[in-house]
Amino acid sequence: MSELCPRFEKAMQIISKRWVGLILFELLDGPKRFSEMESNLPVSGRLLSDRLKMLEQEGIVNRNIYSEFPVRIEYSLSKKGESLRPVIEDIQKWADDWVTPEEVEG
Amino acid sequence: MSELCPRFEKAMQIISKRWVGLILFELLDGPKRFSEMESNLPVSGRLLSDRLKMLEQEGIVNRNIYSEFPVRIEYSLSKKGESLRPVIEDIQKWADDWVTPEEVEG
DNA sequence: TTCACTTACTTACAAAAAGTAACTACATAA
DNA sequence: TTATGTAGTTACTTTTTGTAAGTAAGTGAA
Repeated sequence: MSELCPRFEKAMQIISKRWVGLILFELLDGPKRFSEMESNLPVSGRLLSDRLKMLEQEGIVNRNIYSEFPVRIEYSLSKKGESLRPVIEDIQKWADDWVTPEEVEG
Repeated sequence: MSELCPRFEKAMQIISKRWVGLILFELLDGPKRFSEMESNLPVSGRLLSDRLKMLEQEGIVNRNIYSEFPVRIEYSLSKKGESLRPVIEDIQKWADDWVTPEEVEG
């Protein structure tokens, strides 16, 4: 069993959970609503709901309710979530440099 | 369905696959053998084998065979793999800043 | 010459997570 | 009271993971 770095392991556990990267990518662009993310991302409502709940619990995402009609709920990044920007940007840079369009198709 | 950025999606698909982050973390320290990684990481042989095969196919990891006795096989990062260093280092930085020891326990 | 040893995997099967589609809850508004 | 809009949840199937035992190839010892 590992002791390479418990904090790194914990961080990877959160970040590498399926769809979390894409959700963060979306939210780095600004606050988003549930339905907006659902239609922008190839993720189902079931998992989007799960992930947002998890990210909220981890203190990475904030959930804001606006009592309008119809009700509006916005998800945004906390300071902890916003701090992940360099990670996402580096992945974007790596993708630009190393992921070819062919790979994307196949 | 999404069109946010096909390359980013593909990159996340690779990087966020379970155990890939930890495997890259290990390999950034230098070439490693199968059994070495198996004992350093909390991953089973079955999945380690799967992941290394996948990373080799993606051109991120190189597999070198040394015909000694007993046979020695080393895994190392390609240039493409080495380029992921900033990503892993940023995750490490984020973990140091935001992941508390309590979170690691629980 | 057959049996054990070492590394590097592979197989088989049970458990957990993800995918899909239909359904619910709450607050209007007509 | 029926319909509409957002934000989910439930029930069920498929895929992925976890675990433990087994295989393969190349020595080397008896």
